[in-house]
Amino acid sequence: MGRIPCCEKDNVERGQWTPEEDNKLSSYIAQHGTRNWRLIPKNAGLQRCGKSCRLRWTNYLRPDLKHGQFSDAEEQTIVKLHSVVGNQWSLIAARLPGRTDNDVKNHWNTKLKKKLSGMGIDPVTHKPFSHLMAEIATTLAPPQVAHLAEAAFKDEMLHLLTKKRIDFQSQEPNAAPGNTATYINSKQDEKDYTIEKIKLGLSRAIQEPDMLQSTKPWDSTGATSANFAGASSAFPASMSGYQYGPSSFANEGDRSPWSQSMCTGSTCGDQQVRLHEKLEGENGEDSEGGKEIINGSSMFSSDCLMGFTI
DNA sequence: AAGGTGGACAACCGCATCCAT
DNA sequence: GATGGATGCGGTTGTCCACCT
Repeated sequence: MGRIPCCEKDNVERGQWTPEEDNKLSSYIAQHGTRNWRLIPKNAGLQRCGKSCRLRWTNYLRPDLKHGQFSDAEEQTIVKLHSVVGNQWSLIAARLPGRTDNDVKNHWNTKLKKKLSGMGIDPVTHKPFSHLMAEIATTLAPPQVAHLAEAAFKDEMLHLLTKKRIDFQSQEPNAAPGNTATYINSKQDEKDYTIEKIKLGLSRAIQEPDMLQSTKPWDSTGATSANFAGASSAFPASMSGYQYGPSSFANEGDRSPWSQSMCTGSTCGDQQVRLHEKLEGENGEDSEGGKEIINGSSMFSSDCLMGFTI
């Protein structure tokens, strides 16, 4: 026996909200509040599902919402919290006044994920790709590693390399401007060559454990990009120069707060504390109440949140 | 100028959880 | 404790728009 639908789908409008609908909803809520979303559209004279009204209000119409660009500070907060709690957008949004979980989620998916990838940081684990590859290499035979490496990195790296217009040929001693055609005959060849370069860099990173000597190569001492650069010697210098933060695009170096303690990854291993308890303790409110954060990426230590007030 | 492509954001969907009865 | 409606949440899809070819 399925649940009854939250509204009669035949009778409701869908898609973009019109200014008139926004007005109706806003003025109704201003007068009556947001109790019982199922009744709100009916009483407000809207041909909308109650759920749709709730979403429109919470994500767009609420007067306390901020609209517009995310600041650097907000982005840092998102990245830091994401490294601790993962995709728990409502938890992250709760730390960003005026931002909704939908805002945060969209911003992460469209901007921040790519930004981190572009800096050689895996947006899921918040560890450098080179470190992840080394971890994988310890469990797989070399042929498997090569295939995995290609599958995992091809799209992302190609995207990155294409965007940055990196000229591999200029780094080849024999690749004078005139003779690049000797081994790159077409765009497809160039793509394949790029993939080969990426695979070479990964396999070197895997085969040379020295590159990952540091016990915490991804720690906050600036080793993040440096290790990625070192561990991927075959990567173009322009790529290995990425910093972990907006500075990577603005050449601000380590002065940017983005470069400090943003790549938390394995530093979160010890002294694990449940974040929601902490958040709940301070806020005295938590929309999800007893929802537990139990997986590895959801745990954090004080180390992870260095310089960040929870 | 027209069509294609990708980014940004709004909105929807289905499941999980809460909570009153 | 069981039940069912209300609400919250995260993932996904749709749409608009700017830019590129």
